[in-house]
Amino acid sequence: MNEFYLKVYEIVRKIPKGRVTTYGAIAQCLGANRSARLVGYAMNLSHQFDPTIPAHRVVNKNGLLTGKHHFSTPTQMQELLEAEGIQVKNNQIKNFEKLFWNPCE
DNA sequence: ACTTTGACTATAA
DNA sequence: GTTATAGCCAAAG
Repeated sequence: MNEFYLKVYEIVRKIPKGRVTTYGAIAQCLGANRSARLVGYAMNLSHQFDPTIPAHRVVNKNGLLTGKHHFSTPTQMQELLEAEGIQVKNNQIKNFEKLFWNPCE
């Protein structure tokens, strides 16, 4: 287990309800600005040992739910977001810039 | 050990 | 707005 993954999980768990962040923001917070893919990959690995991570609050830079196919059902991610008050349209989070949460704060 | 793939991002056309 | 390309790093085949 690398420190990188642990930090990723720690940050994701810190994401407030009703807020979202991006892979790139997390990577940048960890000092690995060019390793956004690793964040997504860490999420993919996360479910096999720590499923409690709210991965639905992590989206790509455009606010798109790129990882929805990795959930139990392709619609679960959107449903979880909507359950927290986040509006999703066409796989994209509405008002994404305002809902965005900076993990470094 | 080598190749492919991927929950990404930035840039260019 | 889209598509293409390249850079990035780690896991899986």
